[in-house]
Amino acid sequence: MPQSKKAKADKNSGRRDPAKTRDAILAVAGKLLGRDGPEGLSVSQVAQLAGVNRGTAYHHFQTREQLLDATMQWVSAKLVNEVFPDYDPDHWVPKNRPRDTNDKLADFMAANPEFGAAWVHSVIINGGFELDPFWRIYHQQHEHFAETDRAQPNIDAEAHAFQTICGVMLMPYWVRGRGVTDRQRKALLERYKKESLRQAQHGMIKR
Amino acid sequence: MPQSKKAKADKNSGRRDPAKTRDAILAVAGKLLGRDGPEGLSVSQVAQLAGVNRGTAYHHFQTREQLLDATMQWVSAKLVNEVFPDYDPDHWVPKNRPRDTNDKLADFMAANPEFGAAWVHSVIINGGFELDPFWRIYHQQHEHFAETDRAQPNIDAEAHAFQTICGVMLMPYWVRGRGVTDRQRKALLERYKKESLRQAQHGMIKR
DNA sequence: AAACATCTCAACACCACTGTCGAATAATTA
DNA sequence: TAATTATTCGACAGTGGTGTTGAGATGTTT
Repeated sequence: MPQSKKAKADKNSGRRDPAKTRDAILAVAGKLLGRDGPEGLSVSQVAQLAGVNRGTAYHHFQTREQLLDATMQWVSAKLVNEVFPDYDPDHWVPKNRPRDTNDKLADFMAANPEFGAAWVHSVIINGGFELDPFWRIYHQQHEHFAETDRAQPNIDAEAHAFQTICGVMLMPYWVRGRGVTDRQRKALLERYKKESLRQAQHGMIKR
Repeated sequence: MPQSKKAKADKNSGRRDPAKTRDAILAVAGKLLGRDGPEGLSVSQVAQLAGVNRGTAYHHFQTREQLLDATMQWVSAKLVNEVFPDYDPDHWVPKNRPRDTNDKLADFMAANPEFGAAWVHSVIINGGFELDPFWRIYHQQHEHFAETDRAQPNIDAEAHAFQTICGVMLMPYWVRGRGVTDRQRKALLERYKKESLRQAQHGMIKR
């Protein structure tokens, strides 16, 4: 029976699962934001691709600008959940090393290429990235590692974290441009991860 | 007298220096492309900011789409001219090491932040970056270095070049977000270059 | 069944941009 | 001076997005 829809709406306020609708809208908006850039995001198109009435979209987000803001936050939050699932703002010490984080991040980005572009555009280019939650955690983790005795001396963790994150976020486009089959793409992803590791271990220049 | 306008129009076809007009339009288009993304580029806005009539813009580029294409090519060509001024497609062997190139590129990007974003969006995200002239040269140079005896063994030059280029292209936004005065920004730029070098020399992990 | 919230749909005025046109203007070369 | 060409200007119809409104449909909770 179609009524058996998991009594999940404990305090989910709404009746028809508005949170899910909102999420569907934001997911599409994230993709489009990555593909077309911020000025290319239209409420109409988002609603259409999300399989939702335009009115519904305006029901959840008063204006295009608000949808844009919400989308940026959503993307960042999504990244945090995926890559740092155990993050707690109060007392958190990174368990993993940066390279494990980067592997995790790389896998996620490979599966959701547009999110990387969306993040780059909204967070980095649009400005205010130093306030972005995901960046803060990512940066913090690198800073933490740099103080470890496993780390080389004199690392500029912030500059390095920035360089790394840019590469990982855009890596799927390198993969996409170089490989056509799934097999090839998977291999390229592995190449990228491997080279990141090699680079961390040995650098580029022979000594 | 205002007539003394350098008889530069040798075979410059036009009368009022159309090439200059075209260039002015493309320069503005490049900035806007970086700021707003490809879908946000409007002929009207470009013409307005370029101090040129909209009709003139349509005189040089038949359609918005063509302006977009031309802008991408223009940005890439500009990068080649700035960073590899001595490049010759037929017989070219990179004189400088990648790190010198990166310093040069970093300086240029710091002076023209939007071009980096424009390049990322048009070349990387929009696709077909493996055909882009600037990327080809940049990649080639890294590949060449990797075969040198100064280089570490087992370098994946392509993956590494991609990671590096992404970082440099977006670096100005890190600088902008972290420093307000010119002095601070200059310092941040130097930090970035320095960390890139340190990383190339020693990697991240102590051995 | 009734109350309620979510979502749908159609219509509206408004605006910005797109392409296109023809005629006018200004600069430059021959 | 005359021919040539880049540039300007105003007008046009067309398109597609915005934000708003109101009425109605749909589903869930009590």
